[in-house]
Amino acid sequence: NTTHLWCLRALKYSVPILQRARGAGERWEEEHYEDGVKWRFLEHKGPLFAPEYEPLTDNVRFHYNGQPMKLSANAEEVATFFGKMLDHEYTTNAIFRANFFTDWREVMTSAERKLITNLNKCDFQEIHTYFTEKTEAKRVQSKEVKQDLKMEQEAIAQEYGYCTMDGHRERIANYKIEPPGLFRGRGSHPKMGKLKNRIQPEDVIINCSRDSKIPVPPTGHNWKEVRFDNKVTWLASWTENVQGAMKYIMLNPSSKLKGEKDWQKFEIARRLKGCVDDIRAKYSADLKSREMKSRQRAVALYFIDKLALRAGNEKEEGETADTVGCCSLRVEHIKLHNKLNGQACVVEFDFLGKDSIRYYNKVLVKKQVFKNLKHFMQNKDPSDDVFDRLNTHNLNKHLQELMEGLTAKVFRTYNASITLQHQLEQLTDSEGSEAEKLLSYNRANRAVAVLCNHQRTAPKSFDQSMKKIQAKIEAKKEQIDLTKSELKSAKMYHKVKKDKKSKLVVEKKKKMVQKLEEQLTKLEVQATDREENKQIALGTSKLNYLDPRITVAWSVGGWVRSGEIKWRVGGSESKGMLESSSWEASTSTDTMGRQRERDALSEMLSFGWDVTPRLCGLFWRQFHCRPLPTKKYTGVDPEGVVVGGGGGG
DNA sequence: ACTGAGACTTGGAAAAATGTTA
DNA sequence: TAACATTTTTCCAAGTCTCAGT
Repeated sequence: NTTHLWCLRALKYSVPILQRARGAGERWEEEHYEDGVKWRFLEHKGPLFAPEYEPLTDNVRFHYNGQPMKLSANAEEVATFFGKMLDHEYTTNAIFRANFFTDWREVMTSAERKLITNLNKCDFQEIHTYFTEKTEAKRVQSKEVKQDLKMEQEAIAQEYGYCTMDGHRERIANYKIEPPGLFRGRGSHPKMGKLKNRIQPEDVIINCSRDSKIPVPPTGHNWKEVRFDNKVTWLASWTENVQGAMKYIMLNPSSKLKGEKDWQKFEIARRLKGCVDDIRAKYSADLKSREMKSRQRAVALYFIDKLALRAGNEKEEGETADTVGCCSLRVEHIKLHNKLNGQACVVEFDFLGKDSIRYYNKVLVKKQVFKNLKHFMQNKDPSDDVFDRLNTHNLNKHLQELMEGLTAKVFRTYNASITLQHQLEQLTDSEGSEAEKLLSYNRANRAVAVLCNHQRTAPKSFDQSMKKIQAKIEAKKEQIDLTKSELKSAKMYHKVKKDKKSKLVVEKKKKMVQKLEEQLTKLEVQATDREENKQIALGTSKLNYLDPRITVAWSVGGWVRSGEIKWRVGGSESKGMLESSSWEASTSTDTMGRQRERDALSEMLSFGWDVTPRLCGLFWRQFHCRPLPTKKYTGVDPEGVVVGGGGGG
């Protein structure tokens, strides 16, 4: 495929959508609920529970101390959780093993518990092999069987995967209750390997409206509770046993509810654009405040704004992996360099952030920030908080006073989106080829991902795939050389012959060289893109931080229509195009801006961009209308919400 | 003012789907 | 068409932030 411009995926059947989007009567305005009310009517079927455990047949044996042994159903089920994971690194981790073993022994019969006292003497190999083979058998099933299975899944999704909210049929994001298994915490999580219990209907709270068809619990069971709370958005909830956290069943991003919330988020970020200069001036002044609390807050804000750090709530010690954000930074996470590589006032950060992703950065900071930090860190132990007078609560309270709706994370959203816009302006060459433009977009996206520290582990076949594309490039070069020499001899031949036929050959070869050279640049650009993206994850920023309207504005600004990616040329070929439709310039009340955005989206759709759930969300936010179904996607509901294909794990 | 439960967004890994190649 | 590569989607953990209760 050609592009992963996230909200611009190509699809062939979208013209009706365009027409509908343009049809004035197709939009509907809806009343806005007051004061925390999220809906008026909510009806659903309740969650789908995990399939019951199927005991192993006698030929699949667990061994203890070399001896085969039949386990009780409960113990066996938990053993399979571990056995399935045998080739995962988790199963070699001491904490994982210890937690697993403790919890496993708890579900054993007393006889089993008495016998099985050492995990090292447990042999799960047959269990592992059994499940590997099962997966393989599934993989090689005939097309027909696979198709049938898919249809079955689809039927279930139709029944459980949708709800009715205020007259709209909405897709549910996670209608399946999480199956039992072993908890996989990230980083060095003290609870990794613990048993995640099977959730029963008796654990589940149902939320719906009083006048709806109340979901019926599975036969022989009851719900924990049925409530009618329209101040929350969830349909069902339960408490998970490992961390004691709540889990929720909620709507898909394509829903009105989620889409509008998402839109609001970007509106708040755009409001910040309007006052960020004042806020920066304020915290810059506060760097010299007499009050310690204000000074710490100012430095923290400086980092949150400049480095897009997360707020950093306090965490319960020993319950989770040891990670920090801005407010929870400790002395050991920061090194101060009076001078580093000829630069004065450099702060070196090294800490584990969300998901235990390492944040490492050397940053040139304002003198006053540096001075303050030195002061904050004086006479403290490495494990002491840098900002001992500060927490996310009072930080956000302060921000709330500066701008309504402002919290620490808004800075991340704002800085991410404005960075995308500025990078697009800087990097895009309107004369460039389609592939080059795509590279520009990805580079702009990459700049955001770097800012937000969105990293991934390089795909395991990365080097190989890199080599492959290099080989392709070499092959293409050779082909070009060959064609060029062919062209040369064709020219010579034509010089002698001077007839029409030989001239035609020359022209043909010329064209071929040109075509090959285009292909070569495309490959080279692709290789660059891939290399630069080795350890960068673009998904999160695309999905959560980049206002889609920026991409729309950029794409409509004048790009090339060719091949499968179709960009618009013309209208405005001048460089000013981005300014006129820029993110910061347009506001929700700006009808011209709104109209332009609408046109842009229509434009996208008329070119055949794919309608993904998120794009449906965009539609809701922007136009209060729904795209029509497309053929590519299965499971289309009566309102025409596109629900997306299968997939996932 | 403080606290923790609750609700909702954000995050990378892994699985499934899809595309490409031998 | 099988095997491999890449893209898309699911999964569920881990954050942020609010709000109710004290």
